[in-house]
Amino acid sequence: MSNTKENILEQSLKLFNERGLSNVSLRTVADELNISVGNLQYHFKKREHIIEALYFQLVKKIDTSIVKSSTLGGMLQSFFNITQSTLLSFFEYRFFLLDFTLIIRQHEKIRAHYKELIKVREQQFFNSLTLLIENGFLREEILPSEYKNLFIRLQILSDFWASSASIHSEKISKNMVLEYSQVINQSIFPYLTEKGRIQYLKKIES
Amino acid sequence: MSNTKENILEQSLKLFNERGLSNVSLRTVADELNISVGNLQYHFKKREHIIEALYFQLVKKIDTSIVKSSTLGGMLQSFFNITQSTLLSFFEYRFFLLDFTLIIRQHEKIRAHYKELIKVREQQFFNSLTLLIENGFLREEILPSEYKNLFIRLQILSDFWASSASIHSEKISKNMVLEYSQVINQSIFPYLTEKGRIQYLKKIES
DNA sequence: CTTTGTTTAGTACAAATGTACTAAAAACAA
DNA sequence: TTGTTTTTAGTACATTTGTACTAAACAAAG
Repeated sequence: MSNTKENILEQSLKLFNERGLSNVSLRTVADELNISVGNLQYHFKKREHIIEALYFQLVKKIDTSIVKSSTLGGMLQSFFNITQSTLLSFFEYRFFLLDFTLIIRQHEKIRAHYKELIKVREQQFFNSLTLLIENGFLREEILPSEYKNLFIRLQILSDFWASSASIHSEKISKNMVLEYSQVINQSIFPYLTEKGRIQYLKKIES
Repeated sequence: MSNTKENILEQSLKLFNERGLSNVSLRTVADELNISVGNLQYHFKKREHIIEALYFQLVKKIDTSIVKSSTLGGMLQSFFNITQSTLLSFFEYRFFLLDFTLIIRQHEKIRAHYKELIKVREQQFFNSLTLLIENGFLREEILPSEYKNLFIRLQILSDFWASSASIHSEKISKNMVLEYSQVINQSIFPYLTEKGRIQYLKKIES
């Protein structure tokens, strides 16, 4: 990949994060890089292409960070690690979160990919859950669809915590990411067995 | 309020909900109503004013519906009624939910009002919670900030369930609103005592 | 050196949008 | 009726934005 192309992506990401997607035009990016719009357009014929390229960067990043964090610590720990590292990745590309619905609406490619992604995540989630139940960390379902609903909630929380945070404060700091992953992860706590709770208190809340 | 003014608000709401805020210009609204843009501008000098007017309609609607639904049924029931009726009100003004962050970012007035609103809600939430605990429906906190975090999650879920839903399916139906209020309300379930659970199973999940 | 392909700058254009402004029409009051 | 205010239509404008197009500069290969 040429240097200019990399620079464009890097600068776009920075500006998108800082000012929001709709406040950054191609001219803004070009100006900031001291290159012409024509040049920028040579590398990305359409504005969409920049956004899509960034999306797939993000996906890649999340994938590798999940693999890493799921091997560290115990069964319960790795479950929480995944949430946290996902949130951290999203944080680096936070403009996606802040204009999530807009992007999904306008970018066919991203929408299609994201839908598939959720399916995979759901599968992974239920695999982990089954494992946790089998090992006595998590209680069985009491209500029908109880864990399915939990997954839906976790999904919403992962996708929109940043939007919510941005309402309360102008900028999102890295520290807030950690706070929110705590908040989200705590969704699991009341479903834990005694054994699970002990584990939780020992490792997570510290 | 003049008839034209009402019509503008009504038609704007309809179009915003159907096509999304950014796909509806003043001309769109005027055309659809068979009036001139000049006329529309006589009633609303700025585009913002339409959106703000709709926002305060919504707030009013939520307020009255909360009062109504909180008197029906028992203590636990009324708690869930509030969630459901809030979601239903939001559903009628769903364009807000779909472009929530954008609107909050751009509309100083709305942002300020919304921040205050959240504070009031939090107060109400904790009042209800205390009541539920005192009456033995809800267990005490085990973790520090456990219920504060629960509130944060509920807040995010209420504000962004529609955004999430819109990713999965093009249109949001009224039936989906009821499904999602179920999903959201179920957040409370694992915190209930035995007494609370019995009550929950008797009345809510049916 | 010449040729060929890549990269860059510059210009121009079409479309959309919010909004300001003017004047006509309608409604209303005296 | 006459005068005044409210309501409506029409036009025009400034701005922004994505993008198409052309040609120059540059790099690399033969």
